[in-house]
Parts: sequence; structure tokens; C-alpha cells
Amino acid sequence: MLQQTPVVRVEPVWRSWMERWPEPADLARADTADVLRAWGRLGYPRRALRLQECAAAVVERHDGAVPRTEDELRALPGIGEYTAAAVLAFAYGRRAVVVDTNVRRVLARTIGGTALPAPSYTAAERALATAIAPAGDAEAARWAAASMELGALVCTARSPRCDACPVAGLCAWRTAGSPPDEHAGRRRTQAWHGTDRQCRGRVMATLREADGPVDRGVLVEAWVRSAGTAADDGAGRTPARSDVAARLAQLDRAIAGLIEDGLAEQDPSGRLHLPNAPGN
DNA sequence: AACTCGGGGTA
DNA sequence: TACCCAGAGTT
Repeated sequence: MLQQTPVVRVEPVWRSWMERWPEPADLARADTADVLRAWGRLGYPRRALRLQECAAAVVERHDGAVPRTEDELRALPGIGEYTAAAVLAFAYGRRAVVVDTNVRRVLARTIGGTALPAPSYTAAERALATAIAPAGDAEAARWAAASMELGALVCTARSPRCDACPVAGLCAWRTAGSPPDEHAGRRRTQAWHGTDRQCRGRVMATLREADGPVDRGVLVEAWVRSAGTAADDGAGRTPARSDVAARLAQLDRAIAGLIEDGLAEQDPSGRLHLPNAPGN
């Protein structure tokens, strides 16, 4: 849930989620439609599918217990380099090189001397993080938590609290006079309003709110006919792609993509609904 | 290495 | 507006 999603938004969802599906086996046998509804507006709903698949894999391959090795963790759906390391360090107290966006920023500033790290994670950053991590299990796990918390609470992206930073004295960025971000303006800020991405999200939201299969007309209403209206995110402004034919084509792409990704299914009459598997 | 994939809160 | 957020998977 925390992958690319702020902690404050994840926490309430996570709490109710864990209360509903406390063990991997509980999530594994849940109705996928319920899982996607519980995921709500966290974004990247494919993560919800991977999480349920992960729960099923944990049950099948590891007897319901989250594995303790990097290779076994990485083999699970939705578990990448960061998440595997985070589980090893935070859940099991093992040495692991945990590098999330917070740690990247801390290293970029204190050692690299730049305001923010480059848009993409580089091999050089991985090498630095590996070299700087303590050797022992307990020490490395503590370092992982400390560096991440420093980035999340003090060395923040927007307004870093350097006056409260325990390593302000050895920070290369601070020493250099806190120069501005080199990549400012070069980061490709993703458009949202009127995009295929927003269309996918709108369709998913419609499916989540429906009790059963949704007629295509409902989706057309939700996407095509709402364009530029007060109900649209554009707050009444005419979107770039207000052309009806274009919006309809966009809707078709979104539906096809959602089906391709396993986030939606069509019944024999062509109505769209959230997937039922593996529960019923 | 470059893409794609949500959505919301904030300066 | 333009960012930024405890990334992963595919091409």
C-alpha cells in the first residue's frame, strides 16, 4: 500500500484492511471485488491484485508465513527490491539495504550535496547505500529505520527542518548553501485531467461503487458526458479532450486495459464488473 | 533505460 | 500549476 503512496493516506485503509483480513489466508480467499473496493482510492489498483496474489503465494509456497529470505520475498507478486528489503529489516531485523524515496533524498543531500535525487534510482545510489549500511543485522535494521525516518520527518522534500536535523553539520547540501533542485522543471509532471489515466480511474471508481455489473451507458455517462461539467474534476472548464468521439475511444481503451490487467471483467451481455475470483 | 500505472494533498 | 509520495512490472 505504501508503494508510491503517502503514509497518512495508507494508514486508515491499512488498519481496517488488517482487521478484515488479518492473515494471508484470509486475504487469499477473499472476493477480489471486495479487495478492490477496500483498496478504495489508494491508487494503482493493480497493487491490490498483486497483494492478494502475494497472500495466495505465501499460503501455497510458505504455509502462510511471510518468507525470510530475499530471494523468496522477491519471487512474490508485487514485492520488488525495496519491499523485500523493508520486510527483511523491519519485520525480521535482518541486514538489508532499504532505499526508498526518503533514504534517496537523505543520501542525495548529506553525501551528494544536491537538493533532491535524480528522477530515477541509479546503480551508483544503490552502491552508496550498500556501502554505507552497517554490517550487523541489528545495526543495519536500525540504520534502515533511522535513515528512512530522518527523510520522512526531518529531511523532507518540501520544507526540510534542518534546524532539527542531527546531521546538519555534516550535510553536503547544507554546507553548499542548500542550492536549488537541479532537476526542477525537468521532472515530467504527469498530466491528469482528461487523460487515459483519469479515465481508468473513473471507470474503476464506478465499478467499485456499483453492487454488480455496470452497463456501458453508465460508464459513458461517467466519463464522456461528464466532461467539462461541474461533476468533472475540471470544475466546469472545457477539458483538452472534450470531443465526444475522442472521449469514447478513450473509454474503450480504458476498459480494454482494465480487462487486460485483470481489474475488470465482462459478463455475456457486455456489462463490466469487478473480478470475482478467487472467492464467490 | 524508459514506460506505464492513481489520486490527493500542498506550496 | 507543479510537485511529491515507504515502487513494481513490462518493454
